Amino acid sequence: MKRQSQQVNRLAGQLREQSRKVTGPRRAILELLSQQRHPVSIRRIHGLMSDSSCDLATVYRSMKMLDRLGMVKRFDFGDGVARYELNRHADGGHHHHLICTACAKVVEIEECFPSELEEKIAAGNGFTRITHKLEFFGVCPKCQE
Amino acid sequence: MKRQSQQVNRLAGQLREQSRKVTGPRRAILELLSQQRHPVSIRRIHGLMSDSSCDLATVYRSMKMLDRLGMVKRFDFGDGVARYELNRHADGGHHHHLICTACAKVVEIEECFPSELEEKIAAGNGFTRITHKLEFFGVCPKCQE
DNA sequence: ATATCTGCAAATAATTTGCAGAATG
DNA sequence: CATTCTGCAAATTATTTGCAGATAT
Repeated sequence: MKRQSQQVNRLAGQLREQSRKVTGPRRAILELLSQQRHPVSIRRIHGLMSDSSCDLATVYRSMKMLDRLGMVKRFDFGDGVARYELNRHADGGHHHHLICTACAKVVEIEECFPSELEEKIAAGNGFTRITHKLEFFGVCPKCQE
Repeated sequence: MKRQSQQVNRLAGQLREQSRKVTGPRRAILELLSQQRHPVSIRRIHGLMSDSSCDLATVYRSMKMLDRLGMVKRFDFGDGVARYELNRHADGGHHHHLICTACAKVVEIEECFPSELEEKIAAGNGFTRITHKLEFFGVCPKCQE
């Protein structure tokens, strides 16, 4: 009855490779993240964790660790609450979101900031290892009446 | 000796028009913001305020109010601290930042997300009143040794 | 006058941390 | 068995709020 997704096992392997232990709480968090379609807040992750939920501090520690290892990506939707999403593709899976300012609905956006322009910005200012954070905000169809 | 910039007086006028009162703390905050070149955190605003500094809560309240009135713009640099900047041009003055992940140096960026692409995203998802938040991160020249 | 502020202190909320005992590799 | 977790409780940090007195218009 504990059919864990293949993805979670792969992620667990990644943890071991980094000499991190695969514990109950971490398995649960990864399992849960793999079922989410959009970034989730830590409070929500903790709330969604089944009965045997772990301590909130453990979730905070786990997410920070997963972020350091590049296994999750952190997003800021501008409301002072960090949200995380599994980093599906090892490489990037880089994408952005469109958030409804009325109902907080989230839509994943594939369009991205033009890389040539980004490179131009980096070069123009002598910066290296440049990345960006980009989120869109607007009013969704349902909230437009 | 209290040569207040013309800009502050203009802003004060905007406040009165909105039936907001022009008080000492608010004057000081506006004066201070008009001298900043980059977004400043509330703690910093409070710290920079001269001797007769006001209560931290007052700064929080003022910034929230100024934001609602569109007189300042709020930025999130991803570290859980809100930063504000005077909205110079009534219309937009819309711009972004490039932040050094090592020393936190900030550079103002004029390049922006292509509006045609943004419109396409809005239309494609049925969203209206679309805007975006975009910040760049990288390593500045000095931190590259 | 009167509506709008401000200081102060206490309340929330998000996130972090120390520590001793528990679980993993 | 050694290292890496976890729970728990307490500490931090950011931000908000109630209230009574102060101030701008």
